[in-house]
Amino acid sequence: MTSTNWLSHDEMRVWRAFITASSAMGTTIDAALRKSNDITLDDYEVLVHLSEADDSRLRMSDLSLTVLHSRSRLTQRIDRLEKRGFVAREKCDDDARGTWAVLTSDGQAAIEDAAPYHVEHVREFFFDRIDPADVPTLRRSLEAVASQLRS
Amino acid sequence: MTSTNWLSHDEMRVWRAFITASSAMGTTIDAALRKSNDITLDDYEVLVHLSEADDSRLRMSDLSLTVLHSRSRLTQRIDRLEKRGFVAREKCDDDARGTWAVLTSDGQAAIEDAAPYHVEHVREFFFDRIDPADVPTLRRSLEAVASQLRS
DNA sequence: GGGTGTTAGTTAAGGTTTGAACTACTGTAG
DNA sequence: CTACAGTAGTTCAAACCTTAACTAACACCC
Repeated sequence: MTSTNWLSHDEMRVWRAFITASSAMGTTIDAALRKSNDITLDDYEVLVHLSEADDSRLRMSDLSLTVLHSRSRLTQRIDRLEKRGFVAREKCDDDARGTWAVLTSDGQAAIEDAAPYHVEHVREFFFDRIDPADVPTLRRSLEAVASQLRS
Repeated sequence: MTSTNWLSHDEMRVWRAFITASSAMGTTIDAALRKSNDITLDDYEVLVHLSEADDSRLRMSDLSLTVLHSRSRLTQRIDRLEKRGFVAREKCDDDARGTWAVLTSDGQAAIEDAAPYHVEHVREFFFDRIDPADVPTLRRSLEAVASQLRS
């Protein structure tokens, strides 16, 4: 490494705010969702992606990519969701290694119950705090950053 | 709850990008820092805040607020950093309940080693992906969101 | 001085995540 | 058809986080 291109004062503030906002928003929204619907934010994300998929099902590995969970983390999350009856596992016909994670009707109900509360929380803690005029810029930046995912 | 004020398409995209960016950025920067300097991003944050404090020391409870760790989480993190010799604990003179977390010279060295690499990572994965013209807007939004912390 | 409520920090138990190792299957090349 | 590298998913141990309970000290009021 040659000489470092240090962050400017403004960049530093942005970066720190991003770190803080990520952490605070995660815990705040998660706590609110637990309280209102006894569900984790991670659980909610999994259920949402399943509900939006064709036939309410996704392969474990595809799901792990979309929710950014490691394979083993997803295995264990689905274990818990299966135990609660929100998701079921089914073997793949065309690939004997594969497993479908399938949303059950209870899971569908859980997510429909949770959605209005979750949206309330997201408004309260996120959108109500920012200028609507900034939303397009925010979208552009965040999507650019989000588009590089982990391995 | 009455009728729900659902998110617009654009709001939905922002929110999802925020969730994804938070998670991806955290794991990416953390992995890079582990690899280059064998230190966690959380460790780094702790060391930075200590290094910027008067006399390189902070009370446990103040530190727990600034890094957004629960009290017990911080206790355990400081345990690990103490074991590695980066931080030392000292009793408070004026409040017998209190403990200072003090940055050691090894800790100072660790953070000085890590800083250039960390800045590189932050540039590579964050600032290089966004338009510099968007930085002020981003700062405003993120700071507004970050300013509401958890209990 | 003696209660009473609060704050600082740790401990212990249980739950979650990580990372490596493992089983089983697929697909391709010879 | 067989070998072999790669993929899908799970399992296990270690690391980490959360929650509640706990000790000790402060602070205030009487």
